[in-house]
Amino acid sequence: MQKPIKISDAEWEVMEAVWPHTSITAAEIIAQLSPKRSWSEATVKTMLNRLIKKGALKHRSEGRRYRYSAKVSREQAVHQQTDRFLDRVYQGDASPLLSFFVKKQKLNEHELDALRRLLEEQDGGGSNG
Amino acid sequence: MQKPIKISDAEWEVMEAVWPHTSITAAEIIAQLSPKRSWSEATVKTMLNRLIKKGALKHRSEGRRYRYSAKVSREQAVHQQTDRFLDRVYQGDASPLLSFFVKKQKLNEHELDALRRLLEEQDGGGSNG
DNA sequence: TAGTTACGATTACGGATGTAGACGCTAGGG
DNA sequence: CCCTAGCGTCTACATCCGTAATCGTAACTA
Repeated sequence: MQKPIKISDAEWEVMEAVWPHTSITAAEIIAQLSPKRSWSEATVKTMLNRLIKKGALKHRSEGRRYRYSAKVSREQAVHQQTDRFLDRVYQGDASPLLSFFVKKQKLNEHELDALRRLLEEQDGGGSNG
Repeated sequence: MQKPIKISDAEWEVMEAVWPHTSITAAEIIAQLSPKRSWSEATVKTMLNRLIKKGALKHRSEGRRYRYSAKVSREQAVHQQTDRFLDRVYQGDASPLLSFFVKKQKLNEHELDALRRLLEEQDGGGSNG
């Protein structure tokens, strides 16, 4: 796996607008973002360019405009961000984070249940370390 | 709770050197960090100043030097960072993150066990939403 | 007491980020 | 055929971030 792409906060929001679509134009992205963020069109375009440069997006010409599409999947990006976060805050050790969530009641009954199920599946499954 | 302090990656490492101590001098911090990071003394001092300015650290004069101490606890800081991260990447929903960890075998047997125990304690505990 | 040293403060500087205006071109409307 | 709306590009600019050299000064030392 090559070097992870660093997607900034604002850029991430743009990515979130792109990911649900196979491909999308700048105008559509701008429209999609406008309810949430009062960014000028230029701002969004700047971020699109930066994301292209970073390799997070690619684009294909369609007439005189572009259709943008994600080059890294949301899965991949989330993975990278999560790793980065873990290293940074938890020294790569996830368990304190989990404890934190559970203790702080960040999870409702349903989520706790899902987690228990996952843990059962893991039972005797893969080990690592 | 007031506006969360944004602690950068490098700054976080400095905080990690401070947190274990009630108070600590710049020289001691530098010494503590030197094995991990080959930062110049000036670099560390810059970050100390920035952390002061951000309100993450405070200092008290001791002769002609300072003793630094954390103004926000590690707990608080981790909490803030975690919330920020969750909002950003997981729209505030912790459960996909947990699933992610468990699925990706981010946890070793010991950690899984700790987590199971935590979940048992929570059993029938609080619900939230 | 004069030099050296240990400290904090100031200044620097390139790259990243958030935010956006201005510029140039082209396809479409009249 | 000309004007304009729409689109991508370039430029801008204040901050933040990572990294560090320098400066001024007080304290310790020979």
